Amino acid sequence: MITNKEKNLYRNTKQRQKILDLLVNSKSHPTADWIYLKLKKKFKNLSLGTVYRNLRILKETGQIWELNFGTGFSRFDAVVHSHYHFICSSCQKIYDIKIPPMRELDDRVIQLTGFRILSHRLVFFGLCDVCKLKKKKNSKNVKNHRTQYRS
Amino acid sequence: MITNKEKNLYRNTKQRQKILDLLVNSKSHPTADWIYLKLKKKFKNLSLGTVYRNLRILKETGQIWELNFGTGFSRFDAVVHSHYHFICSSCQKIYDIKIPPMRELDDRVIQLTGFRILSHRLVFFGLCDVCKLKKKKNSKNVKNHRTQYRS
DNA sequence: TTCTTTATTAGTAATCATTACTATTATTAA
DNA sequence: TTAATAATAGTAATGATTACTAATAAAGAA
Repeated sequence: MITNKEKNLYRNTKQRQKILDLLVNSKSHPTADWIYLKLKKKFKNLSLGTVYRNLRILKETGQIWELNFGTGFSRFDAVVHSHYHFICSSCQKIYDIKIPPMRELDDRVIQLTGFRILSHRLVFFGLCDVCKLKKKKNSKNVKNHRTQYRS
Repeated sequence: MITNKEKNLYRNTKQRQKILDLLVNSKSHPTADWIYLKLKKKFKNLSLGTVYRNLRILKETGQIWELNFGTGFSRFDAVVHSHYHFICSSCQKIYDIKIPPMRELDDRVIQLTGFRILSHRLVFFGLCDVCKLKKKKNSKNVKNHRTQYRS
């Protein structure tokens, strides 16, 4: 069966364009509901389902990546070349880590297991500069809880 | 406020013991609902909420780890020393990768960013031995879909 | 431009993993 | 044995995401 992707029959909707725009011009690895809230200002009738559907299509066409760090919700990234991430355990902000992809890690596991290794995912955890300073000042620990409309 | 954990006031229920037993004697990184189904045979009135609550407690007391690979559900592991994982992209099976923790990766990111790096998570993707062979035999690609009661 | 086709949308309902709530039960220490 | 209260079973709620559907709007053809 020939898919839409293969037939290149995707249509260029204003909504899809703006969602991609937002991701290209963002470094904060937005969530679906953050994008929804942001674009709701321009598209008064925007539906959250539309955001999710377009994120899926953009992902399927290789224009964005879906990032999931086991938090219960996905983040999206228009940087689609292999790179690593850092998550601040205090403020939960996500940073791109600009060290070149380490293929030698794959090689090591290939030697060890004999499996065919295609890729790996590497995420660092710790405290970013801002939160490192806050900790020093002995500030109170603010507990995170699940909330809609995260950036 | 003094927590139960600090007061050491957890009670030793049959359910909690069995859940830990199951995890200690398993290499398949079970999900909550797999554990639930398995133990339902012994505890006819077992509740899924009980499984989740005990998994949380076992995690909080450091007896197990919660693993989340961004699949929408968690897996649990009684191996609580730092190690890496491999996920077969075809059969979704998870393997422990027995290479020693690479603290030098943390050091590299510390030098690059100045952040305080506390840990990292490294997951490899590819094809396990079984699925590698299947691919060679040009077998049909079976699409995965969300189902309850996964192992 | 107008017409036709159909991908896409908004709106809403459903799904699924997980958490919250509550009356009852069972563990633990006195 | 008893009193205190963690833990349980059962059920309802939550939150992210997906599915469904009638109406709308791209995009190519006429």
